[in-house]
Amino acid sequence: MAYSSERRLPRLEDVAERAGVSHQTVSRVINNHPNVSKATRERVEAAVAELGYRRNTAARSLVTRRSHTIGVLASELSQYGPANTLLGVEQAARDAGYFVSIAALREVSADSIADAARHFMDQGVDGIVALVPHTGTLQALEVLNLDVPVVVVGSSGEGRFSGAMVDQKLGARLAVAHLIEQGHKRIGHISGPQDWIDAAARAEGWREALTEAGLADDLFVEGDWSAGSGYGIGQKLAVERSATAVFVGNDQMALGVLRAFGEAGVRVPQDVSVVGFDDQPEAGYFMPPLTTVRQDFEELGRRCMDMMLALLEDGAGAGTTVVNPRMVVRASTAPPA
Amino acid sequence: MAYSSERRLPRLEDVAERAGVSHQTVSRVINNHPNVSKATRERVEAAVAELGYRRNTAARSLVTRRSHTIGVLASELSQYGPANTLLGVEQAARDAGYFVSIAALREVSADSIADAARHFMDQGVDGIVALVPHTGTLQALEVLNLDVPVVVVGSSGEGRFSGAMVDQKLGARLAVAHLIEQGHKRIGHISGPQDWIDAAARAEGWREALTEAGLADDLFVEGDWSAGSGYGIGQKLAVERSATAVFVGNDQMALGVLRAFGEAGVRVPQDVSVVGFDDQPEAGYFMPPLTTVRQDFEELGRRCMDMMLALLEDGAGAGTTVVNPRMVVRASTAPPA
DNA sequence: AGGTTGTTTGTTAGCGCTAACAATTGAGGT
DNA sequence: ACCTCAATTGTTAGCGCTAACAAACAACCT
Repeated sequence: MAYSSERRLPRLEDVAERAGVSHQTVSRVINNHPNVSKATRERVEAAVAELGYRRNTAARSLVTRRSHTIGVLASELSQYGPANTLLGVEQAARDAGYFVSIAALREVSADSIADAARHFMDQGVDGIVALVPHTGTLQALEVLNLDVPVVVVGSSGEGRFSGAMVDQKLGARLAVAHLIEQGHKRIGHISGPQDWIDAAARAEGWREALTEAGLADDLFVEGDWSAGSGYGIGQKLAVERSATAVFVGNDQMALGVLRAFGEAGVRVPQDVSVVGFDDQPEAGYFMPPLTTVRQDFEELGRRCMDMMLALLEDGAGAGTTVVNPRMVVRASTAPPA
Repeated sequence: MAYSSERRLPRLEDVAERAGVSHQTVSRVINNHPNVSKATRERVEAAVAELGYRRNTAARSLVTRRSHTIGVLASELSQYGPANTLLGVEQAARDAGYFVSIAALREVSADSIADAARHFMDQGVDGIVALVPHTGTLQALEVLNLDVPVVVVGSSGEGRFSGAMVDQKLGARLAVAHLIEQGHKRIGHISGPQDWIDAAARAEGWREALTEAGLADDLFVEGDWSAGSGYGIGQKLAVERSATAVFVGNDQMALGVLRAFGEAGVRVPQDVSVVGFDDQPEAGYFMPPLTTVRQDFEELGRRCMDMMLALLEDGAGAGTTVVNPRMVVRASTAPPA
């Protein structure tokens, strides 16, 4: 076979011989131990460079019981949010010298979560980042009694695990506040599936903001995040015309709503204002350009990894980190007629 | 610290003792070696289950020199296509008992590719799947002289490496054929950046199809894949009105074009037909719903992993696998006025 | 019975590394 | 000169596993 390495890779021993020291000294240099004289360190480093030595991770893991690998357990990786969160995790991990392994859930259930977690334990990961934005994820993980640290994205960190989240409730309140400021009184909400943590939090934020302003919170419909569901719901709303503004749970559903309104002759924003959530890159090119709530997913991912590193290396306890969303006002909102 | 496992995990030796056999016999059972009697096998399996034994990957890797890990080197992971390809790779990998490690490129360059590849070599991956759809990726990888198999997505597999690709040229020809069938004579193309393999292939397919039909291929503009660039180019096209149909390099740019046309009062499809590429989930909810070319990214990912497994386990040589795209006709195309 | 298979099990060594301890060196104080 | 202490280097063992070989055992033939 073409790839079975004919030439053996150099080991510590080889480097040691070349540098005229013991293999342990080489190990010290590699691992930046303090008590190595400058002269030796340089000699060893030269030998490392000459031989092109790279340390063997398997051997190291075997003895240290650390794989320097983080498992990211994710569903919906093809979506903008999770994909970017993963990117943030990967960036922070690689910068810190960690490897990132992934397991994608084909369907979200306690079983599939358990499968993926077992997969990671077999691999010997040092920690797990759960990027599964469903209620129930926490419980599904807790019963497994994993003995590695876990950071749950979207969790507010009540349980045994650490959490990292974007403040969804705040995001929803910002959206509603923006609409109220413009003078809207009848503000509806098209939410994501309520078994998603974020969907529930956004709905709650919407409800709270309305209640506090003394407005009714009866215009509520649940969608499934897809543009298709937004379209279907939008068609109904176009007929009813009960709200002057709609806060939609994500940009994709908002796209569907926009199309339904467009087809029905409901003008946005003259007749109805629409606010989305996420600010995916296309949102500025919808018709009309979408006012929405931006979440910094990459930052979220980086924070996850920071928490993980704290758990792993500083022995910190579980905690939570919160990223704030912000409004991006475009052309899909305006004062009511 | 909370997670340093107090209780030692069971090893082969522990299972062996419990089952009353040697550790090697347990190893044989674990690895499905043929010559183990049914009685022993059952006894061992019982012991494994009772102790909750899981094999130590590091130890195994150390001696076999196989990590059972595949590295996916990717850029643009937040895009629909690459993200779904990754999903396909992950699925096929996990089913085959492999782990998937990722390295995302923050910026595409020979250096960053080399960095990521080194990262994977440090980890000891068994193979690398390169999901970096730029021309130049192949060369950047080739000079590294990696001694693991590499599968390059988007490559037609000329070099030392295996390739897996969607037939982009075919996709472009399908799109153009569809427009020609409808009677269009002036068919423009908004392409992706020409240093992307796929963008170049789609442009070439467009050109070939036009030439074969005896039509002019002079209406060509290069975008950057983003909705914004599509918007900018769309604005110009709306003024010029040189083409009756535009084949756009991806759905996102098509979204921008649609908006530019909408704002300029150019009706789609009555005045100009628009075809996209990718068929991302939102394409059916654009205004109007977009006719586009569908690529099965997950299938592509699965095929990558299949090739990798063939290279790894059957000692097969480098090869190529091609996935065919297909037309999805919606409302953005119609015969010219 | 004795030899010749093949099947099943056990024994040994070592993959490449780090932790723990032991040994050596040099500086500084008496 | 001697002792003490710290800094630097070396030696040894073992992480948990599989490959290679060796041993034991049964079955089947002359």
